[in-house]
Amino acid sequence: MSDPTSSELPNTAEAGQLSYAIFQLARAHRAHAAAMLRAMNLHPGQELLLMQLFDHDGRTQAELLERAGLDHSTVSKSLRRMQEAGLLTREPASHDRRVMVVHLTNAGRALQEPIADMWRTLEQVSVSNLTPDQIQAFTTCARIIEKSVRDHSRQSPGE
Amino acid sequence: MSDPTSSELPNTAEAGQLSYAIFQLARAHRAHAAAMLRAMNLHPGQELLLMQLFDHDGRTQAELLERAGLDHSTVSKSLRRMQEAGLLTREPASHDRRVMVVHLTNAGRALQEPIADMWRTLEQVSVSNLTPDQIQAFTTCARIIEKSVRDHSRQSPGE
DNA sequence: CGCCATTACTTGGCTAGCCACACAATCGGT
DNA sequence: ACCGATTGTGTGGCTAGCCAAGTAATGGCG
Repeated sequence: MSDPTSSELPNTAEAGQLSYAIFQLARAHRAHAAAMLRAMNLHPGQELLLMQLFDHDGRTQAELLERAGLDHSTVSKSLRRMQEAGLLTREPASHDRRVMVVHLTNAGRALQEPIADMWRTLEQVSVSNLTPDQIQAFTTCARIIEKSVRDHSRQSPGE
Repeated sequence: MSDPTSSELPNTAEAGQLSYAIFQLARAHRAHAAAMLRAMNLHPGQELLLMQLFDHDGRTQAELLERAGLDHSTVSKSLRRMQEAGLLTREPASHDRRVMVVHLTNAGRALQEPIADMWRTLEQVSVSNLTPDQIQAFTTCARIIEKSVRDHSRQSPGE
């Protein structure tokens, strides 16, 4: 059966051991999260917006997209679908009618615990074969790498 | 300007520090890769299939999708677009006419070095603020986590 | 006061990626 | 030799996500 989708490093990525590992890890991680989200009738990415609303209900669309780090159009469409699914409501703000204020419905709020459970499960599975020291070191490094990449992206976005 | 899309951990992900860090890191990482791929007229994901062909030209579609870890439909459509872009050719195998054998064109082969450069750049940026020990430890942990997640996904796909 | 730049959001168009279904070729058992 | 199961691929339909262009409301400047 030759275990499926195991990470065999292509020669072309020989010089990108760490980067390729991130790539493969993210794939597996996201697939696992997607499976759990499906069980609660959510699509990957929607949980990020909901989590921002759990933290502070009644945010504007602009606040949501900045905090989630997504494009306006992505957020606009995603919110519309979640509204149609009955998870939230969108209303123009009274003081500025361009702004759309987003509120959770009861159905939306009901997903807070399931989503928190998903993260707990994901975390538990992820760290299951690591020592506490490794967990700490890995998380720290992940944030350092993220910052490095982000900073570099800002300097030379084209390449 | 309150640095954009910096990883502020939502309360709902409080119990998923490491998982959320992977999530954010993958986003930044992928965005940076996507920008570089755009510069060579590629879409994210296409480089994975091309790299498999760089390693061994003339693979079948089934080999490509297993090695890249993608759905058959994704590969089918992606290959069609790359064929239309003149990067590769697809022909039915003589011994089994279900099988599609994929070959690189000169235009496709010409992308090998640019893609290798992309990985080198990505790696260089990623590790720029890490010590060699950290790089090694991080890569090792990433693979361990990937394996843990994959193994667990196989046992309980629904949750 | 009026016009223009800015801001907030929407829409259209594209690809990635998944699932589900459909189809054709091959293989296997009887 | 035939019929069913398997395998390899294609298609349709959905959402995520991006970019680019368009619309509407606000704010600022002359």
